[in-house]
Amino acid sequence: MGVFIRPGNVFLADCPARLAIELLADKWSVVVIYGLSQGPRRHNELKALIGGVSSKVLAQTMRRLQRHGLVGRSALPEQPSITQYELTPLGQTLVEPVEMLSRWAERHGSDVLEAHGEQTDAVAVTSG
Amino acid sequence: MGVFIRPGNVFLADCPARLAIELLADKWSVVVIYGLSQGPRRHNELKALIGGVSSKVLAQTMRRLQRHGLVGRSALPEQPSITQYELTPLGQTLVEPVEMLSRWAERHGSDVLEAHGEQTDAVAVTSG
DNA sequence: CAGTATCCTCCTGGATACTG
DNA sequence: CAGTATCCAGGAGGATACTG
Repeated sequence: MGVFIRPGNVFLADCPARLAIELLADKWSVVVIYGLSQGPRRHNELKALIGGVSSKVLAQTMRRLQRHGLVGRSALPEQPSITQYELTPLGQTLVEPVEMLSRWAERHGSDVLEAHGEQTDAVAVTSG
Repeated sequence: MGVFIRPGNVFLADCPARLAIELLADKWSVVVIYGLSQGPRRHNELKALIGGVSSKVLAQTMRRLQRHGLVGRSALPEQPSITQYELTPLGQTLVEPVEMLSRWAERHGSDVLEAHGEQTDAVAVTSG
């Protein structure tokens, strides 16, 4: 039996679906979720895995994802401290879409780069 | 036979795959591509379809996607003018990932909203 | 190790008005 | 119809230094 509940769609402003898309529309969220798809990771593991991200921005990103229920965070009150991030069940539902996106990027990234600046309009000429 | 060419991966800074992800990391790109997945659309058709987008920002988004080879643009020199946008073959390769993301958002968007602000760390207590 | 604090810059994106 | 011009605010995100 298929589920046909549609709590809005991405074309409607301010509906949950649209807000969910906007949650992922930043530089790091997709990559972070992809990085967590294999299992829990610590802060510095993620930082080492994800090239170019700073400690500050990574922590920011993690907190946003945590606030929206995609990522869980557990901290051991050790010294030095140990933190673990992992996908929540809700976050797990994103693994498949995010993996598809990432695989697309790895296959077609170079095409996108090469296309840069080469585009021209197809101007149709009026006949007669 | 599978293709195993990997022009970088999304974890590497400044590699094409990462840049491709960043190309989509804005408020409108995913929704626009989803909106074009059924076929060509005119400027005002897209504007009507996509709630909340302004003419300016839509045009901006279309130009960026065009520059990177995901969207083609054809203009008839009519008065009033007629413009058509459609996915390029490269853009078509994004339809499946983008549809997955959108369907995820429509299914789980409300969960993401409800989760907002309810998150707490799972603080493990040291035993002994 | 896992962050914060601070500062700063760029860019996205919204509002409004105008054009061929 | 399909934009552009202009102005503007906010926030993402980078650099650096510091902390428990």
